[in-house]
Amino acid sequence: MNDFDEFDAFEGASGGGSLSQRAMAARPAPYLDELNPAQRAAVEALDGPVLMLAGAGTGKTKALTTRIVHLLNTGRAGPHEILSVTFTNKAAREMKERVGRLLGQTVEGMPWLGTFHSICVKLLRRHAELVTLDLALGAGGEDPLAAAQTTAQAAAQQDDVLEDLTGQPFAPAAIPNHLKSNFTILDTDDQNRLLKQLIEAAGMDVKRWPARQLSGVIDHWKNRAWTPEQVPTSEAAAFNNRGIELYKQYQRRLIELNACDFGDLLLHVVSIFQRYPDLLDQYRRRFKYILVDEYQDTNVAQYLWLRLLAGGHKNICCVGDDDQSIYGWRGAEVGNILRFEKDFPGAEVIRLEQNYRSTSHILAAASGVIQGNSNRLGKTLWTDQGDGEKVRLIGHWDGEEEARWIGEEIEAGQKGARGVRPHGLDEVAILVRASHQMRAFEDRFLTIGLPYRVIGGPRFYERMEIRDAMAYFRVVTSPADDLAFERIVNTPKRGLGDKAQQKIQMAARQNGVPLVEGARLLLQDKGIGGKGAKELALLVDNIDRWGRLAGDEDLSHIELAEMILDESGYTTMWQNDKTPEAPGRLENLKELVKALEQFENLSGFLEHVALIMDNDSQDAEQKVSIMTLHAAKGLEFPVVFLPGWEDGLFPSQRSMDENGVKGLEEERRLAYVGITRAEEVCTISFAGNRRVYGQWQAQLPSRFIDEIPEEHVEVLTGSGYAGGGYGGGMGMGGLGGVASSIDSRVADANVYNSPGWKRMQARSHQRPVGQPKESLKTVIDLQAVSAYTLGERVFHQKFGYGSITGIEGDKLEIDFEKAGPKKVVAKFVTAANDAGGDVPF
DNA sequence: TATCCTGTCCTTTTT
DNA sequence: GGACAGGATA
Repeated sequence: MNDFDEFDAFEGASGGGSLSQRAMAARPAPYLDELNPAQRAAVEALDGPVLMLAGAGTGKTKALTTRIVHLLNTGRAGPHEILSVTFTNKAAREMKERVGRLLGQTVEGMPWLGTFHSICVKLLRRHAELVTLDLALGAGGEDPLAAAQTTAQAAAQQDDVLEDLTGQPFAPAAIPNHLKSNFTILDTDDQNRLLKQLIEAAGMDVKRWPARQLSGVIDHWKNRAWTPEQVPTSEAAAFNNRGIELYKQYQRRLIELNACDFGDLLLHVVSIFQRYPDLLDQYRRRFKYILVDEYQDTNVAQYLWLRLLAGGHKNICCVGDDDQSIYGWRGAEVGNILRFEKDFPGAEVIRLEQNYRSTSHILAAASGVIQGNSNRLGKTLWTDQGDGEKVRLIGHWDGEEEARWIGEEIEAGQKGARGVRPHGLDEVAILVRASHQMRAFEDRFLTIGLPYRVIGGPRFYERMEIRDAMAYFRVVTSPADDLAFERIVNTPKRGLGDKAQQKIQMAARQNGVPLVEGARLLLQDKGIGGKGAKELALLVDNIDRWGRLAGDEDLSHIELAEMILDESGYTTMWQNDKTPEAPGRLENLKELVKALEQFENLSGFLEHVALIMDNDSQDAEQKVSIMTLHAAKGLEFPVVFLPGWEDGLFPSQRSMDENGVKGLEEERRLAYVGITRAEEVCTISFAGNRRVYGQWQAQLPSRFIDEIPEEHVEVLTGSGYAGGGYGGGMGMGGLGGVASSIDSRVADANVYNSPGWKRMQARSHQRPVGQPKESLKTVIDLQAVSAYTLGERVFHQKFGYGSITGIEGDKLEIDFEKAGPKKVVAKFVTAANDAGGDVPF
């Protein structure tokens, strides 16, 4: 079954023979002339391990794609002999396009250019039968990473990893319990429902021990390439001491269901390669050259996967940037890239340092920040793009004010302001740390009618109605898909509640059949009556009928899909729904059916959807982009706003609490990613007050702000905005307040250079409660802090008058007459009698 | 079985 | 503050 001839035939079917090695060999290579020396070195170092350290905006994709072309062109490998892995479908698509463009033809013939997951699916479909229960549970395992690392030390060994693993004879057919090649891929939703069932079955309180938490634990283990047997004892306490046991049960259920979750796709392939060295060897010979994009994002399982495949020839080229490793929280190991030279002795390390994206002020600002991290491989980015604008920094009163200001800046920027060329809305991005920050911008932009688009967020295929519809399709194409059946059995409502569903479950379990069959038996035995019985009978009949129609030549899968959605009553359900979302959901269903057009049948579509959660809605209108910093990686914009640079928000408190210095460093890399997205104008801002979980909280500027070298920063006072436009009350107190506190530190350069966060704290305690200087600026400056006494009546720009009920460092607890009790930073409060000229709003 | 209320949680997210 | 899930209620 693993016959290689068949495998080749399989390849040939998808491949354009036009790219054959012979045809390409010894052609001139004009594309090399378009590279800078470092890029060219990276492209020409074809054999042996290569680490391409590509800083932000240094033309990494160009180097990578040219390398592929060069491999083909020199006849080193055919298109089907290059394994080229990315993390996202988008990156894979872009690479395909660019390789195609360089070659001047399509690259149909590169079957192994794709995401880790899609390539693993391809492999697993071919070798599903090797995934036995035994393999899935990982019996006899030691920690595969430990094994790999020990062998890494004896690095000269040829087939290192394999020598530590006991191969077992190929006898999959003898074991009935294994995956079949038509296995389904579960998404997080399915996963959680399944886990919940298991948790309940284990007699645990689902409320105290939520499925989401368990799935997090299991994912974490899978990311580390631990099968249940390999989970180290140090993890035994996980999930109320039941984690490992539940993991085992979960894997068992998945095999029973003929299903994999995302983690399994990698884990199973790694297990297969480890257990069947002969098979691995075939693939090692097959994939003559391996290229990996975003290597800093690989987790342990991916790392092992790569090590196994590259173990023979070691022709592996990893591209990445340790400074842009921002996915540690989902299992990525920066260590993988830091360790590359140890893993692959003799590796050539090539640094791409010429940045083609940003002006030098922006680049210098980013470099200044990232230098705060230890444990870097180190790169020095440079550019000949000219100095450009300094990074602009501005403080605001609160989050809404920040959003308002940014809105105005964008509008002004369209016309061109401050000597900067006019920018269209498409050229502007707002990058936030956490998605809840987006709200202030959406609110504001809706009021002023500024078009925006939110990138990221709930994906099309994750929407409830889409998942329901797809569950119907799944039940039709594979009736044994119990999770899909459970999802739709009572959607729309068919009078089949918990009790009825339990009966179905019982019937199915007793007879060892899938739920649909269980339902059929239940009906035959008259184990269920009334309305429910009638409805269930109808549903089961429908599923049968749709299933038959799926094989009907005369009915297109699109018509079938429409039929399923209509006859099941699903469309009607939403038509009758009066909630405001209903029309949108119907719209989405239509879009879903439209998406079917690109596929030959329903199962082809389902396969695609399982792996491709793309949400690239392209529309023509010019819009400002709003997204998280994570979502922005790999993108670039002429104008970038980076709001919310406040300690606790960014860097995120949680990140620091849970992961200490490691967490902080990842946050810093995020800051680096953020700044380096900007081509021409980069504006960082922070607010003095922010509502967190409904509570007003005083915020201090992010420590990262102080890490930007002063000479690359221009501090905006916002004076043009504070005075004009709105209420006198807002004037100095609001915007001016924070801005002027920055002002003061700019006036005093030494102060700016010191770690501002500490300084602010120190200051608030040290400075004597001095005599207020003449301007309001002083009143709102930091030193006023301990001037207050309990019970004192004070005035606050936003909340009005109140009395102090508590003092805690530089924060005051104040019971406001109108706004109620709040915690406020002292600098934003004045003694009530001092507030003289201020106009309460 | 449907609906309302109450308690809990609360970065980042691809596949 | 608000989304969401689960339990209590009609």
